[in-house]
Amino acid sequence: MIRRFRGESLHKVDLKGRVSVPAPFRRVLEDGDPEFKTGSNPNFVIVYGGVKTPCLEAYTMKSISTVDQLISKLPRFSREREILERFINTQSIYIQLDENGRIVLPPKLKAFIGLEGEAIFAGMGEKFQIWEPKTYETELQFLQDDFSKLTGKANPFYLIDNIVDK
Amino acid sequence: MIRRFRGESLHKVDLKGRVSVPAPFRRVLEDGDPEFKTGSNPNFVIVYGGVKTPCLEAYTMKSISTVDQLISKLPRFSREREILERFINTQSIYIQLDENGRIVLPPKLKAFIGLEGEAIFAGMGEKFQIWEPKTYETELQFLQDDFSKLTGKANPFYLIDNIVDK
DNA sequence: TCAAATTCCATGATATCCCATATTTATAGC
DNA sequence: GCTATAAATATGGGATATCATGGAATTTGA
Repeated sequence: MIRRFRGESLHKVDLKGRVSVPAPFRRVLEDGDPEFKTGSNPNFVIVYGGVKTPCLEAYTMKSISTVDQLISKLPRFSREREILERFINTQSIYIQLDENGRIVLPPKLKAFIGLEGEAIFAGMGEKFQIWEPKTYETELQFLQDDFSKLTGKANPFYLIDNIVDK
Repeated sequence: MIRRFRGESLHKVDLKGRVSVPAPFRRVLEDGDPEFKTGSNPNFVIVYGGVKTPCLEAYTMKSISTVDQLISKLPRFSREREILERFINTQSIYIQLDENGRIVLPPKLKAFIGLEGEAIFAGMGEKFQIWEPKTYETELQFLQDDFSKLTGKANPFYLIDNIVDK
């Protein structure tokens, strides 16, 4: 059974742009990097475009290659493919965890999401996101409202009951 | 026949947030974790959002992966998928039973349901819930009242009599 | 040569592991 | 059914490892 990114947590970002990746996420990154072995530090990919509200998206090596394959199946020269390729390929970078489980966010990325002293890490299954805390809170409210409009349900968790109880 | 969570019981929560999971529930968690083998300890998932009255909900690995699969069938990059991914993934965590059949409830989760010294575990078939005892009692009263209003019967168990007696 | 980036080390807080023990439940033999 | 014995359970305490974070030392590279 594949381990996924779950949970959310708040971390300090220091003057050098260093920030701890939540420990449970590190395990998933290790699982998701075919070249990882004990003693080394896993690599992964951060994508910084392609979202309506500014946040960073982190993919394991395995899941980014799944995304790559998906895109390569789209019709050549299609608008959708063009857009996806732009974000996934040009607006992304490789990142490596350091000895202490931290990463360094380049100034460009910090600026892109308006990060200052703190960051929210949000588990999203196959990927995780990094948010400026205030922006994140606003986004949650948006999603909640959108969901009600989309489905007529007040609460996304109705899904769990529906499926599991069967 | 699938083993289900049944029964309710009261357990102490110590200063470290440790609390015993009722022994019968452990068997169900073991059955529900494909990676479990004798000698190891089962993993499962606690979801802490999406309830009207605050309680924690625990799902086996199998149940939660049913939910994950459903979400992963939605179109990648779609709004609905994004919303569901966020709420199901961010408001949940992996938990592993320890050698003694206990779990550790992180301070965040304890605070969420107002836990202090004791917790009620309530079997709910495919999932089980963890409640602050006073809150649980109030909730039961609510349910009882709602049931009477809905059906005119004082006691939900009239249902069982109907079926078993035939 | 100087600023920025990277590596290395330090530390308090927290979480995890390991062992102890009282209590309850199950088992076996009579 | 009753009792002795063994196994499983619920809970506590202390030792140990991990985590999040800060700062200093070293390297890089313009």
